[in-house]
This record gives sequence, structure tokens and C-alpha cells, in this order.
Amino acid sequence: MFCCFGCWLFRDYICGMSVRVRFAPSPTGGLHLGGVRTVLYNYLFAKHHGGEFVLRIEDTDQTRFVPGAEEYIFNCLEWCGLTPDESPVHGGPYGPYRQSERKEMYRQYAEKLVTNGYAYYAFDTKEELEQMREQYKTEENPSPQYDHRIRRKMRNSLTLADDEVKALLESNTPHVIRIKMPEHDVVSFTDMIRGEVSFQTGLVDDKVLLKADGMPTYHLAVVADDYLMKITHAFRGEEWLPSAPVHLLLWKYLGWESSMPQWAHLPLILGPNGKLSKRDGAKYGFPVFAMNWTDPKINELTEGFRERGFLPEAFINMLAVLGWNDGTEKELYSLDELIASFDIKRVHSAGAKFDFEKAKWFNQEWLKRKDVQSLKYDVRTVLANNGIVADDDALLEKIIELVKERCTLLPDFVQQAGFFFKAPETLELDAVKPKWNDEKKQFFTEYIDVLKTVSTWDMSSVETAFKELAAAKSIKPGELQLPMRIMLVGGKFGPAVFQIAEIIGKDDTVKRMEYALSLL
RNA sequence: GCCGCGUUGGUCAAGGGGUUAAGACGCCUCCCUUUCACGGAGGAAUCACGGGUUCGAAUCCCGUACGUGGUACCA
Repeated sequence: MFCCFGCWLFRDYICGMSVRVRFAPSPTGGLHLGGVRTVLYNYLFAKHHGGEFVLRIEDTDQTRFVPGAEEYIFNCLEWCGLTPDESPVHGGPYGPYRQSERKEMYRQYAEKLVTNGYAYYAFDTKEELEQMREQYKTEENPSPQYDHRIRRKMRNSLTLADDEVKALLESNTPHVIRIKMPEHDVVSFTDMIRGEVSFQTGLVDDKVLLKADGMPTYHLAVVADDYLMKITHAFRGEEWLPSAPVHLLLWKYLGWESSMPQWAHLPLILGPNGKLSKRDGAKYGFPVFAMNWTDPKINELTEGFRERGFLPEAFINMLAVLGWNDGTEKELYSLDELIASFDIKRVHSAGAKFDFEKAKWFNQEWLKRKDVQSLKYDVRTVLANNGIVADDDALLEKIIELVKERCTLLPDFVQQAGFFFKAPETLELDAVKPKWNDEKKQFFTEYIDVLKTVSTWDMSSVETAFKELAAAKSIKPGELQLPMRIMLVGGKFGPAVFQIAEIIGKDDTVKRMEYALSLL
């Protein structure tokens, strides 16, 4: 994997410089599709360029702390095979990687901005802010912002006298630090997937940078940490685009403009109506999170792709091509192939609607292309979860090979492979009854007797005996195969009947047929 | 409301001035198989709309509509 010539020609400045990207989730709950795709694109980009992928935990909102959420994120990444090079658990030279543990570092930057006139102290209480919003609310402006117009009317270091501000500060009055957005500037930048984007700064509000509890908000933290962690390319969801001008300005005001990362705002993944939510999953019956997640507060379980029976390879593959393609017709990629061909510039700028049917197709394809050995553990587990013990290794391997192309999701193996290990509990007799008659009953009674005498039990001897007897009785073999299948597997599915008979053995074959016959 | 981003079949999408507008999923028909799958052969779109620019526009420009995101001391 090496950089293409394009890097020189299109001034990416990627060659020769070490690429560092980051995924920065806030540990507030399950990791959904969009999150995993963001991780994936970060990871692919980094690995394509031989760079590092760091995972940073953005836990600056203490009120939203959810126990277990951070560990859950790590487990998801591990399942997906997207291991960070640096993180709170993997360590690294730029730690700590949890923002709550970096708390003390942020204040100095915020203060520096105040000193240089790019930010200011604001003493407004929650109530005062609410009152402001109420007061200035009009039909044309339903949600007034704390912006260049409003700030003149609020209690901050721009409106208060210096000694008053000083007194307030010295008496530890709760306050925040807000950025002072310029009134008439235009901020623009080149997004790696959208091209030139620009904003009028006067239309953006004075975002809080440092909260009253001393924690930074996302806006300050993301800039400071990306700088401190030497992030070269910053990818995040499209929902961040509107606050990008704040971040751009912060890089400039802090004097770090020359090391600002290149941005790419990823398109959203949409559900049946609007942004995909876990609610959609519950409503339409598909998973939205990578793995099962139980919200500890309300004890509510949200289903994961893993538990639904997806292979991580398929999950990753499906996500990669939801919004990206390499320009060829290729759709099936291993992680290594993705790393080799990924190009952030070929990511679509439009949001993509998630299609569960297509997701299943990817799993089916991966089931077909993966070898038996690598499927064995998962299949055994899913069978065990359904009370089927498959401890004979060689047998299990043979069966997986035989039935895997009939399965879409892992749990399908229960139906497709279960009957090899355990006689069916219910027989779909309705499928044979309409055409059942004494002749057929007679056939099977005699056939059972023949089978009992077969010396070498294999597919062909079972089949030969079957056909010979059918011929002798002048019954079309085809009319007898379905009944036999129902007797052995219980339903209209599975591989060739005689193959099944061979595998389950003489005793079981005879036993199942006799039992079924007794019901007919 | 304001701001940003987006708009090629039901879905994912290629294509970025001249093409019979690829391919995949799903759907339907047929073949293979007297199970179910797999596999194979077919079927279904005037590229949101309206104006330009041009000999020529899905492709470039401008509007409109629609969708979506933001507008928090949440990320």
C-alpha cells in the first residue's frame, strides 16, 4: 500500500508526513451504524496512508455519563477488528486520551483567547439565558442565539466594567467563556468530500468554550486535543458542519492555523424516515447498534448486528460501501482490500438510506466466501444457544460446508444444520398428506426393511436402493423424495436427502422414518 | 424563521457536456434442481422541477421545491 502519484499532483501533502486520525465518541450509549462507519473511514484512511488511528473519549459532559458505555465501545471496535493504535486502554504518547482526565489543560487556552480579545467571560445564569430566548423570540426568529447582537445585552466581560468583572471572578462567580464571533467575516475551507464550504461568522452564535464546571465544551476540546495529539485529518459526521466555522476560527485564534487538520464531513446514514435512530430499528425490526446494548438507566435493550447473526467482515463491508465505492463494480471487500482501495474523496456527499435487505445480502456472501474453519466457532455457538450440541469437529465441518450457502444470518444454521444433530421435533406432514396413499406407505415400509440390510451405508447405496424399489413398484422417485425429506429433516429444506441419510447414519435414518410413518 | 449540506430506478450507486444512463440489493419471469438454497438467462428509470449557457446537458449556471442537519454551559 503506498501513496499514489496523485498526492503530489493534487497537493495532499500526505506523502512523507505521518497521518494521524481520531475517532472521538462520547460514551453515552450504544455505538450505532453511523458511528461505526465513521470509525471505519478513519481507520481505512489512516491505514491506507500508513498512519495512526487514535481513539479519544469525549466525556466532557458529566451529566451524561453512562456506566459501561466506554467499555462497550471498545468491545465493538474489537469485534469489528478496528483496533486503535492509541487510546485510553492502549496508551500512547499523547495521553491521557480521556478528556475528563485532561480537564486542567483546557482552561489556559480559553483564558488565552480572552486575553487576546477572541473570547469573553459570561456570567449569565441559566434562567437569564432562558429569559433572553423568551424575550427575543419572534415569529421570524423562533430561537434567538447568543450572538454579536445579543451579547451586548447580556452580563459578560464585554458589557460589564472591568473592576466589576474582576470582582465577579475573584468571588468565584460561576461563569463560562464564550468565543466572540466576528460580525462580518466569512470563514471558508475545503472539505475533502464536499469541496469549498463557507459561512458568514455573523450568523453563528458565540459558542460556550469553557463551561461553568471548568470542563471544555466539544468546541474547545476538539481543537485543543486535535492540535495536541497532532491530528492531521479530521473526519466527523455532517451534523458538525454548521459549527465548523467556530473550530476554524479557534485554530486561527490559538495560533495553530498552520497545523490545522484537513476536514471531511461524512454524510449521514438515514433510516426509513430521516436520520437513522435506534427507534427505527425497533420499529422495522433491524439492528442499529454494532452489538447489543442495554441502557443501564432504563434497562432497555437495543439489538446489535453481532447478536442478530452478522459476521464482522460483512458488517464492515456493508458499512464501507454505504456511501463509498472505488469506481469499479467491486462490492465485496475484506478489510485489507478496503484499506488498499479506500479514498476519502470518493465518499458520497449525500446521505444514504440504510437498507437491511442489502445488509443481509452482504452477510450471505461472506458466509459463502469464508472457509469452514473460521465459521466453526460461530456456528457451534449459535447451535449451542439453541440446545444443539455439535461437538464432533469433523462432522460439524462437513455439515457447515454442505449448508452454508443456504444461510443468510448465523441463526439460520439452527434450521439448516440442526437436524443433523437432533431429530426434528415437528414434522411438516401437511406437505405430504394430500398426496399420501397406501402405495407410498407400503413403499416406505419395505424401504426401511431394505435399508436395515444395507452393508455399506453411504449416499449412493441408499439412493440406489430407493430407486430400485421405486422402479419395482412403478412409483416415480420424485413423488417419494419429498415425503422422505420431511421424515428426515422435518421440513422442505436442506441438502440432498440421500446425503442427509448418509450423514445421520443408518440407525437415525431408520428411526426417523419409522416414527414419521407411525404418524401418517 | 435563519444558516449549512444534499437531490440519478423502491434502496445502494457508476457516469461530471455527445453513452442504448453501468452494476448491486429487492421484486417479477424462465432454466437448473421433482425440497430449500446456490448458480444461470431475462424484465422494469427520459437522471426533483423551472429557466438559462451550448450545435448538444443527468452532466455547467441561476432559481424553486423537497429532504436532511444545525440553531444548548450535548456531543
